[in-house]
Amino acid sequence: MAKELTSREENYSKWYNDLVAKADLAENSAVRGCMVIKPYGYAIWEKMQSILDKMFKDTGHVNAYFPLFIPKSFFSREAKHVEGFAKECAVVTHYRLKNDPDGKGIIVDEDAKLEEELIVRPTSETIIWDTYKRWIQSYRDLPLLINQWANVVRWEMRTRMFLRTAEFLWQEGHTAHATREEAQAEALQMLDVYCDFVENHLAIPVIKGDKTESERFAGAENTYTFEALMQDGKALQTGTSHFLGQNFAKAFDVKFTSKEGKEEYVWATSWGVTTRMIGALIMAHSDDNGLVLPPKIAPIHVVIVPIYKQPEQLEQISVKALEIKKNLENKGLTVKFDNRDTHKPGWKFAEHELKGVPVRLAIGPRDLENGTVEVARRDTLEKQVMSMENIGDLVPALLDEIQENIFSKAKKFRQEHTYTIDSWDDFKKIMKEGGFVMAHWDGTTETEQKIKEETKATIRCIPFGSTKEKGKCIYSGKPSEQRVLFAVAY
RNA sequence: CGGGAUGUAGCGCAGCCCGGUUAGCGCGCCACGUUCGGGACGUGGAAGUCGCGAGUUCGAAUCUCGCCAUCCCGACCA
Repeated sequence: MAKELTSREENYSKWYNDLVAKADLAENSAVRGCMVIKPYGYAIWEKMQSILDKMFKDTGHVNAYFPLFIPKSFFSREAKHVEGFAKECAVVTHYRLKNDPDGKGIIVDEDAKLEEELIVRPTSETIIWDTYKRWIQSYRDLPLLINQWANVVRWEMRTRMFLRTAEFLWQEGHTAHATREEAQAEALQMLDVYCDFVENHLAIPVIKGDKTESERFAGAENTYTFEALMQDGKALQTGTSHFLGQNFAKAFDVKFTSKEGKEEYVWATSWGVTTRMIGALIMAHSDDNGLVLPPKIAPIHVVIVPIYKQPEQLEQISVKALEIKKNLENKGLTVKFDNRDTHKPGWKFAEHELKGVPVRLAIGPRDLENGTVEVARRDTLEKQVMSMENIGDLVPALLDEIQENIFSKAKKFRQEHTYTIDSWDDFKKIMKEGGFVMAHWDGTTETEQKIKEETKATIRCIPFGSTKEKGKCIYSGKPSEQRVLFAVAY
């Protein structure tokens, strides 16, 4: 059957690709490395956007929009920033096409060369800080708390749907503050906002921490990250928040006059999450039957499938189904009554399972007689017959339970695949199998690099709040103050 | 960007090595009928610039060269 998925065990990577295609989330486009996000996939992104957007606004941020194009000269202002992004920038050099005089087709008009080439934004720090320079003069203009929802382009060599594409959608927050402490607090606050969202809505447990120097954002003084473990044992960096210090303020000469009348550079943060979270969502929860979506992010909470032979039966069932639909909708749920007569019930069951709809209600003639509904939950695939009477209360409670169950399942998986390791042989062995490893590290980039070369594992983060514990570096044997989180990452 | 593989109907593939009539198969699609509580069945039908461009040849899906795309493995990354 065309709709069947490759199993995770057989080929995890193929399972992922199949799932993205068959759950109708996205497909490859005519442009290398760029994907078409299909309506169902985009609906998930819209859910993410609306929840996060509210969280941003609740913490005092406002939305704005900055240009897609960045003058090339802006880019070189912050040395580390250019260095980090230069290798993956798309560049606009001309602004006009013309008919090819030698024949058919169209060519770039060489007369229409841009005086200054434009970079398609890989991130917006430079154009934003060039703008902030004009917006900020006094401590009264601070803090400046702005977010933008946008697309960015990073010319990646190898791409994978949602996880790494040449163009992706994201939000990027860019804030300016009067003091180091305030900017630090902002970066940490937004990290917490993200983790709240990812754990409580996406039901993915994460580990928060600092990035090591080599994994730090280009131009940041410190990068905070949160890392999730996927079902194949690989880590996925789900989002980052950066304390930028005064690097961009200095590069773009953004100063303010303090209360004391002193001129000072502004302190900055930036933070972002991307459509990659959809990839995380897929790989954290889904199974060999398809997508498993936590109710809080599912575009459709409940699907009602009628089971009937004659059109008259459908009519009778529809009355009940629409009643239930309205009832549940009044409780804030999104309900789809799948009354298409072009597909059989079994087909619909499989289809909605593939798409991860958390709860399915089936209503047939038998149910009409008994006043019941068959309720099936996507996370466990369990079915039970419930009374039609209190379905309006049972379904919301069931959705809560599903949300809870998906999270605890992911948490249990992570627990079972997190290891505290002290021997290099064990370390290598675990890295082949996959999982999180807590191990000692001597704190040097050289060791980090060597470990990566030998095992492909990287330091995902230096976890917050982990107890200081003296030990010996897993690789070099040199003294270490605390354990850090290692994993092979996406 | 390096190494490997693949590209034939919407999808999955056979045919290619050894060139030769109307290029097949499964699924899907359309019509009609029987079905409908876990991806139905029958009958009939539509659908292909054989990835693109050159070349060799009387003749190219098949041979040669170039390009493009996708997948897997490496280096890079949200």
